[in-house]
Formats: sequence, C-alpha cells, structure tokens
Amino acid sequence: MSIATDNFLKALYLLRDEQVEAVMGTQLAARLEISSAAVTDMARKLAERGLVAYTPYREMELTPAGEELALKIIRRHRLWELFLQQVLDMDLKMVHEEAERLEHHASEELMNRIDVFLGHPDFDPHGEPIPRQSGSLPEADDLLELQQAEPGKTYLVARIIIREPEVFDLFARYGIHPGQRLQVVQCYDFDKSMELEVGRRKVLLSEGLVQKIFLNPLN
Amino acid sequence: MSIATDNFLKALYLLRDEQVEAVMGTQLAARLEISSAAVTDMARKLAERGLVAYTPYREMELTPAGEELALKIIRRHRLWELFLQQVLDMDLKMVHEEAERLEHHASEELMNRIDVFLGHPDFDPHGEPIPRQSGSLPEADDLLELQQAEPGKTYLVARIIIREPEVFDLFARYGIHPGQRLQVVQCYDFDKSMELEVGRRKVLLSEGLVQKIFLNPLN
DNA sequence: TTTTAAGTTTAAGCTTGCTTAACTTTGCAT
DNA sequence: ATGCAAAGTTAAGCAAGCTTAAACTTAAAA
Ligand SMILES: [Mn+2]
Ligand SMILES: [Mn+2]
Ligand SMILES: [Mn+2]
Ligand SMILES: [Mn+2]
Repeated sequence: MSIATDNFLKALYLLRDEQVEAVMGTQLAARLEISSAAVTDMARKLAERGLVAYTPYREMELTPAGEELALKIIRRHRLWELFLQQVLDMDLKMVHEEAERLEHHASEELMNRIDVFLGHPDFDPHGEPIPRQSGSLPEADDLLELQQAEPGKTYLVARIIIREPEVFDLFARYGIHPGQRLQVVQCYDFDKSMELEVGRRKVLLSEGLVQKIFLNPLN
Repeated sequence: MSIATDNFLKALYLLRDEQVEAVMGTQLAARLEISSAAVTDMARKLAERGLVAYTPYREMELTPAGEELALKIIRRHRLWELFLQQVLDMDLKMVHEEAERLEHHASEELMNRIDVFLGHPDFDPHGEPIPRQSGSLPEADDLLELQQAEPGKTYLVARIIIREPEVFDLFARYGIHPGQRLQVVQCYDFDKSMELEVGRRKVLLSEGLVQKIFLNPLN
C-alpha cells in the first residue's frame, strides 16, 4: 500500500459515509485534489487488486477488502490525532494535518503502542469514532444535532465535523470543541442561524456552521 | 526536500563523520541500498541545488547549505528516537527503524513540541548528540573507548554505535545500553576480545562488538 | 428524438527515483 | 610506463502518480 492508495481508499470510505448517494469520481477528485483522470486510473488499479468495485462510467464502491483497509487507515489517522492532542497539546487543525501524513508512516507496532498508551480510546478529538483493531466501530451515543437543541437547556459538544481548515480556527477562537458545554440562546428560523452561549461568551452561528455541531444532553 | 534527498544528505553527513577518508560513491550506495548509478544521479541533482560539492569521478562533500539540512534531518531522527523510547518505551532497534521513516513526515512545529516535551535533550537513546535548532551540536564528554577501560573499575555505558540490526538484539539480550553500568573482567590481548560484567552477568565480546561501546568513568 | 452539459475515459507526456548493462576514468601494481 | 581492477558514469528503461487535452458516455432537457 502506498500513500496514494491509502488516501484513495480512505476518501472513498469517508465520502460514502457522509452522504446518501453513491460516490462519483468528481467528488473523489475534489477531495483528493487530483484530476479525474487520475481517479479513473487509480480506480482501475484498485479494482484489479480487488479493493474497489468499479465499472467504467458507473459510480464506484469499496469491496469488503477495501473497506477493511480503509478502516485501518482511519484508525491510524484518529489514533495519531488523539495522541498528538493528548500528549503534545496540539490544536484540532494541526492535529489533523499532521495525522494526514503520519497515518502512512508508523508501523503496526507503533500504532498499537499508541493505542495502549491512550487506553484503547473510542473517539478522536473531533468526536469521531476510532475503528478498533478488529475493524469494528465503537457505537456513538445517539447524538443530537445542534438544530434540534432547545433554548435554555445546557448541552455538551460531542462531535464536530469540519472539512474546511478556516473553520477549525473559527471554532477554536470561539472555544467550540468536543467536551465544551453550551446553551442555545435563540434560533433565527428565517435563515436557520443560531445564537449560542459558549462558556461566558455569546456566539452567532450561520446554518452551515450549526450543521457541523452535534451534542449530548447534559444530564 | 524529498525522502530520497533527506536520506542522501544524512548518509553523506554520517559517513563523513564516521571515518577519516573522503566519502566514496560506493559507500553511499551501500548505505542507502541503491545502485551507484542512482548515487551519481542524485549527486548531480543535489550539486545543482548547491547542497553537495561534486566533480565527476571525484569524492563528494556536503556544502555548508547541505550540511545544515543534513543536521536538521539528524535532529528529527534523534528526537523521534528519544521520544518513542521515553514515551512509548520502544526498544533501540524499533526506535531507529521507526525514526528512519518519521523523520521525513513531521512538521517543524511537531518536532519543536517533541523537543520541548523532552526538555531540549542533548542525546538520543544511543548516546548520539541531537543537533540543536540552531544547528550546533551538544559537546559530548570525552568518552572512553571500551578497549581503554581498566579491569576492576566500574564504568557507565555512554554511547553505542550500531549499524547492524542483529547487533541491537544482541546488546539488548545482554542488557548493554546507554546508562548501564559495567566492569571489565579481563582483556584477551591475542584477539582483542573482552570479558565484561554487566549487571550480575558475565559477557564475552569480540573486538568488533567492543569497538561499538563508549564509556564514562563512574565518578 | 435530438441536443446538450456533466461526468468519465483515453492518450500522450512529465517527474522522481530507481534499475541494469555497457562504458570510461582513475590510480595502483607490476 | 603499462595494464588492470575498482570506482564511477552514461544510456536506456521502468513504475508510480500525476498532468492536460481530446474523445467519449450518460442522462436529462428541449
Ligand atoms: Mn482528521
Ligand atoms: Mn493521508
Ligand atoms: Mn538511529
Ligand atoms: Mn529516513
């Protein structure tokens, strides 16, 4: 497995996971920042190796073998993220960028030691589940979308799903991260933006930002 | 900088450091496990970039710019080694192999955090000096070669220089590692092998093994 | 049913880092 | 001084992972 195939399998898994529809080559190309010609190329190669189910001009899917590999890479990524955050106190954005590279270069043995060091953790610093060595995924509690939250009640940020690097900074600046407690001050139904109280501070979030946040009720 | 150039510059620096004579292409080829044609190729490319002083059919040398880069990579390597040993309790052999890859893939920022976490350490787990961010090298105490050690006196292992993977295991099995105290039991002048007491155990070392060990007198 | 736009594939080509095989140069031993 | 072995270089070629441009397929609109 090379870096390029690691990243391809991972992107295919994550895209599939994020949406209802089948994954199209253009999406993969956009996510991986390569041309769609390169995507076709890689798809053919991985199909030959039995990792991707692929028919020309049709959407593509991971085979069970491909999914198994994808989960291994995601496990590495998320273990690195948590390790770097816990041990070296790196912020969410750095941690992701660093893990994007380190995921390809640590031995199995090293990853297992990191796993043990962290006490076989279930979630990474974004609140995303860390696949286990067996390939199974820890069950997340049923999380509440921030949209569904009731004004006045207090919640705990459980998970933040961000793709855009700028947004990491934004949330960091406003203190929004997994584990943080917050309250809804008001919902603006006309454009679905919300006003929150995070710590002592009031924050206004657009719909796009609101959709990135998932909560657990605080007992 | 790519992995191949990183490794080339590092190997050139270390070979130069290990021996009196100038570095020959064959040595570099052997160390990097590539053909000498590939060495010539890389030498030309790095000469163009001002990192290596190179004239065809003559030995090659790092330029000051090349040396600066080499030291940066060595710094990364040794910081990773110490980090993996201290934090994840990996053994000397694993630590080296892991560092051989990780040295190319961590950001400056991550390396600095590791440096701070370790308290700006001066030596790696082999006893080799860790180049500072400035590029300077911590001065090692004047170490004693094991050959020069006097029977009866007690010493501290300060530094172990190993290239051969099997030897890591051998030394590990006999408990020989930096920080370990030992005594010379007897020197066999006829073939320069030595008998040591390491911990409670007696060990016989051939000349080749003896030459890998450097000591500090114990007060 | 034809047209069109979006998406995909093919073809040709580039770069890096390597290979082997044939050669040239160097310097040492005779 | 000559000849030879060791070291180094050149040439041709390969694989991976990309690129752009042109050709093609699909599905949906007109
Ligand atoms: Mn991530
Ligand atoms: Mn990656
Ligand atoms: Mn090392
Ligand atoms: Mn390396």
